[in-house]
Amino acid sequence: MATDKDQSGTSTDAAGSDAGPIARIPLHDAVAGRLRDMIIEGVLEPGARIHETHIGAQLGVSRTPLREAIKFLASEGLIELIPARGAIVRVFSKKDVADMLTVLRSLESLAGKLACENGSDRDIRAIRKIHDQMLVYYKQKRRLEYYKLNQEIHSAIVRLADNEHLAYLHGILQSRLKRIRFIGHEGPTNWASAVEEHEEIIAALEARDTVRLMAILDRHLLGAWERVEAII
Amino acid sequence: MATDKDQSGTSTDAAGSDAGPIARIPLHDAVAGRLRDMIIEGVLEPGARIHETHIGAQLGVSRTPLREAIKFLASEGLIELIPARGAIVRVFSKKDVADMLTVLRSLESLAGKLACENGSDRDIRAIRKIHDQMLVYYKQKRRLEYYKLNQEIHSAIVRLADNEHLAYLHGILQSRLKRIRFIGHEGPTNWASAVEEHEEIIAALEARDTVRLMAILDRHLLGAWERVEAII
DNA sequence: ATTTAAAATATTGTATACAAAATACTTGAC
DNA sequence: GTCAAGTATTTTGTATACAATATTTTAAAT
Repeated sequence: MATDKDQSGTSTDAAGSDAGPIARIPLHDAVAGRLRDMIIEGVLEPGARIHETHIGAQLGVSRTPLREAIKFLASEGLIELIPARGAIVRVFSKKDVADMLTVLRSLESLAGKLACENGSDRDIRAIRKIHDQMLVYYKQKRRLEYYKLNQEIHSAIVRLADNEHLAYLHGILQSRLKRIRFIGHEGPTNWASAVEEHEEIIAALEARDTVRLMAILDRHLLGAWERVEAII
Repeated sequence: MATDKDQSGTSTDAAGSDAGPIARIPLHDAVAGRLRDMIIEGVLEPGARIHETHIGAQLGVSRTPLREAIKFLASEGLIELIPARGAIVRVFSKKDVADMLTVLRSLESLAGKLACENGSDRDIRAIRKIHDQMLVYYKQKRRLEYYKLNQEIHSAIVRLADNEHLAYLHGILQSRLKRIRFIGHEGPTNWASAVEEHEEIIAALEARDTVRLMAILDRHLLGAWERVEAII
């Protein structure tokens, strides 16, 4: 929920003639989004202190909304609050990453199961489409775009599960892992096998083969650990 | 992490001669704890607006730390933020509860598996002890105490899994469900079967029978749904 | 009586100001 | 030169003040 809205930051608010009411983003929300981006992109390194006045000046906001954003991200687990000593960007150990992926495997397996049960054919076709586009980026070796669609597919499967709480927890884990994955997205990753697994994932989903989908997702994320282990 | 510290609120800070440094609780932290309690106990009903000045006066704090606490709980999912219109206590539908329990089943199954693998004999004996005490409360029909130890056992198993991120996500779900369970802890719940299942859970854990433990935990939480479904 | 518009009120959003810590620095002694 | 104590500075913690938005009330017109 909070994790994926991302209505601030990088999104370039294409000022088209949307029907709905114009989005009114509270400052603390916008600031939270920017901080998230800064953490993921490594502008704020793990362990770095977040000076309220400094960062506040940099973003052009006062301390009040900045502090509110910090509390929000602290609850999300991206920032650590040290009483009377401010906030630091959370440091994730190797075990942390392994543990996160362990949980993620379980969560995505569940999501896969529910997606098979609840997903409409239309939604599944949409995922296939994202997958096809991802393949194009893969062949063109456009890593950043590939990386983004890769994540998008996983999120899409979770959305298909039609379980808001599952999506929320998944989002938190993804958010925490994003920094690591961002680092990895340019490394000498074993790209080919990941792509192959994705192909299998889509196929299993289309066939609504619950058991197979769960197995592949599980294996895929086990592979993610191997792909990511080296770079930590 | 944020969910279980609970260093504020009800905890009666027994001023003994502990070795460690004395706890210094920031106001926003204490306020967050109190708000959590108020939500769980129904003092703040689902859908109720949280008037900053009003609640602030009631708790004897200014709006600044109160707002920080609200942002924190919003990220936790207990409170919903409506731009320019304040915060309301989140309302959970029947589907919400069902969805949460679906995820919880998956999470606790995983926890059970990891607990079998990682838990020390000592830790398992400690859980057995909590269980025995819970049985005493059960026989005495002391529902509130029973209810608390019940939760404690589940949390303890999760802790045994030695996976901080699993524990965190589990905590969030528990936190969201607490209100529902709090309502239910005095209802005409099928108490007997829950106790029986708990006995099986402990037995499986002691035998380190991973498969059986996972199965029982899963069934136990399915039962929790049935026990809770009626009261919503 | 009902609806609409306008004014008054209350409430949230944001910034600033003050208080209490923690950190950094200076000075002095050994 | 190193360490310690005390002072100065910085930084966080909390409260208040001001601005912008939403809600309610009031009054007028139909």
